Amino acid sequence: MGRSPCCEKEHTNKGAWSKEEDERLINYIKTHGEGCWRSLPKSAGLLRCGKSCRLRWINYLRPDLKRGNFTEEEDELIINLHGLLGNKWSLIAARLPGRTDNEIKNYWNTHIKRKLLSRGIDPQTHCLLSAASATTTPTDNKRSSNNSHVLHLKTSLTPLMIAPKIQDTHLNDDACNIKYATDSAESSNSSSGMTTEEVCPDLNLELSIGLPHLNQASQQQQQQQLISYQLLGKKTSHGVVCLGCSSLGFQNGQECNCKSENNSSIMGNATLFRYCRP
DNA sequence: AAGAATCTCAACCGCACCCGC
DNA sequence: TGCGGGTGCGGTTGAGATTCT
Repeated sequence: MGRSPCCEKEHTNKGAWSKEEDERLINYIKTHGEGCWRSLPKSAGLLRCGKSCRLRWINYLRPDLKRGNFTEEEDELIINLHGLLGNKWSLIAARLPGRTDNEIKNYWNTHIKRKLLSRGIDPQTHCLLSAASATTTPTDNKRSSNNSHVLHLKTSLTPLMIAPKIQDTHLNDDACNIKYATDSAESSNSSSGMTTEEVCPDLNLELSIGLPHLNQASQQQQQQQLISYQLLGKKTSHGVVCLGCSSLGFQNGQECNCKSENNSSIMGNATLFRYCRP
């Protein structure tokens, strides 16, 4: 038994939205606000699925959308954030005011992938293509119930290679500074003899994401997003600290028993960090 | 000028998560 | 605790636009 469909397929329009439909949707949301998408089409007199209305509003009709070409700064920010977050388009979009996840996803697939390839960088692993292609398989970005909150920092590098690690995360009122660093001590253990820098040379991944100039409400929203998805996990000389419960000293392959989803863990030599969703 | 090939991006689909009951 | 409804996310599709031959 499958779940019931989100709407009656027979009596809903599909495909491109007409001007009249757009106006109806805009007027309705202006009057009643966002929310309750399932009942919205009926209330607004639209022969559309609620999901379709939501998508149309979020991706196209919202008044705060920037639209237009991406700037070079936005390009670089997307690349850096993708290196940290993987295909988490909504998280990336949250750090680019006026841009939608769909827009960024499309832009990534049509422009940035090519841009990185032309630089000789694998768009999935953010490593040099020569090194990555010799040792990696395509990263599986399909969502799974087991690791849906795991950052795809794990890359597909063999266990002998060291993936970039977030050694420290720091958030304050002004900025979200995420430092990327490599662990040269561990990489020296690699029997391949390759240093981290050889596998993943300086990709300029040190990231400083400043909050853009926003009105107070937007700033507050942005700040909440940053806090909601604060990256956790801290490596010390004693191992990895679980930032869910502050337990210390985890070894390879171990996970904290607190099951708080706030812990970090190690897989192979790549550290996986989990989101904190307070 | 016209047909083919390629690109772009709005929209759809299915799945997973969250939350109330 | 399990179930089901509502919502959000990420992958994919396909129509229209653009470029190439």
